[in-house]
Amino acid sequence: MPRPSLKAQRSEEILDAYERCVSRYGVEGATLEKIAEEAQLQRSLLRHNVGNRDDLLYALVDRFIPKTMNDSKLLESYISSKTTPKEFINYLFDESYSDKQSILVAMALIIAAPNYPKIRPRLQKWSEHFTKSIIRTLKQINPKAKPSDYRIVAAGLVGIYFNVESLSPLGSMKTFRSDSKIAAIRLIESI
Amino acid sequence: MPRPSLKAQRSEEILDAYERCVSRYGVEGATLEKIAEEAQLQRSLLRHNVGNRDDLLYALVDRFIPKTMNDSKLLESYISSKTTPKEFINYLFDESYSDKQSILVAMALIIAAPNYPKIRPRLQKWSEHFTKSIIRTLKQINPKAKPSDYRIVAAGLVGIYFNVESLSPLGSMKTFRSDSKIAAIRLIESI
DNA sequence: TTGTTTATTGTCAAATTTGATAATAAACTA
DNA sequence: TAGTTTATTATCAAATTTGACAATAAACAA
Repeated sequence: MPRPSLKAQRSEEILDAYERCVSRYGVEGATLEKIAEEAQLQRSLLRHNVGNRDDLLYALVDRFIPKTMNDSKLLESYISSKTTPKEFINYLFDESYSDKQSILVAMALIIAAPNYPKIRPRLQKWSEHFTKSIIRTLKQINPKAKPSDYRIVAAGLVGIYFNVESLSPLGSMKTFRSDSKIAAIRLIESI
Repeated sequence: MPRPSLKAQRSEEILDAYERCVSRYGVEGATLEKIAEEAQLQRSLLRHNVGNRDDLLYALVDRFIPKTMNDSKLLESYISSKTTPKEFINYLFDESYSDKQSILVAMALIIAAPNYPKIRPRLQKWSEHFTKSIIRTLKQINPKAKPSDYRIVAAGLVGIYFNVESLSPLGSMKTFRSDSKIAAIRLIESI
């Protein structure tokens, strides 16, 4: 008998707009008014649906972490024992759903982490999870190696991938991006 | 006959405080009041010595880029043909003057670059300069390789190094850091 | 000491941002 | 239609941030 609740959809729209703002202005620069304008909603609706500033940030993290973790599961399910290092890197760098915006959001959250102690441990686990996912993928591609080899190569891959995406605001960086992918392939082949 | 000007020293103090704030709160989050408190100066003195908000940002960039470029010159002068890859990586990751804070400042500036078109091309050149410096260093260590090899390995090293430093707000990440260094060494040895 | 320049402090208004709440409109059911 | 819940709009006050400028204090030279 009540009017149907739009909280679920509205919250998604709001957090979508929030992510875009965070990727552009950082956590502290994403003001409620910018978010509201980006979402084309009244500012009051942010509070009505999600809450105040801190509530918004925690809701963003609550949604961001599982969503990006799911992306890495997609990556794992894409890889088989027949996948070549080059195919793997092409998928990770170009076709992976984890887009540039997500990496920028992650960077902004990491910079803001010391100011919001609650999200720091979650981002720690998040980065560990991502690295472990890369390790499992490497085992699929080449099952016969030492555990330390997987750890080392995964750390390198994560670094190269994150860095390339986080430099995206500077422009195309075409050759740097291409060189980074080749370096990543070379690392995998060192196993 | 005038009272001696403190503009030079005061500007340094202000920009030092500004950098600390940017590394903690990002470009948009570094308010004039936070900077003034960090510098233990009245907010009016920020304007008196440097200028308004935008003036401060451009002054920060004007100082940041040559300063970090000089750091990479120090790196190059440290390396000789007898330097091993391990020594090089240890210096870059641990003893290089380019501290964690500078990397965080760079990240914050990169995130903010699209909002301040003037600084975007400068950061582009800055990242190119850093990569080229790594390339020259690699040539010192191993002079007999193809140009593309230097480019590829340098792109990988830059990525791994930047990523490790930009994750520093999350905590120690001890094994990830150690693994990253080994991956970096492995990349160099692939030349 | 006097005059000149700068440093420092203090104040004020305007703009922005946030929190909180009221008032109205809309959707649904019994 | 009446009643109930939610969506949406509109306002208000408080806090923060910024810009601008005045007023005072300090350092130095002639």
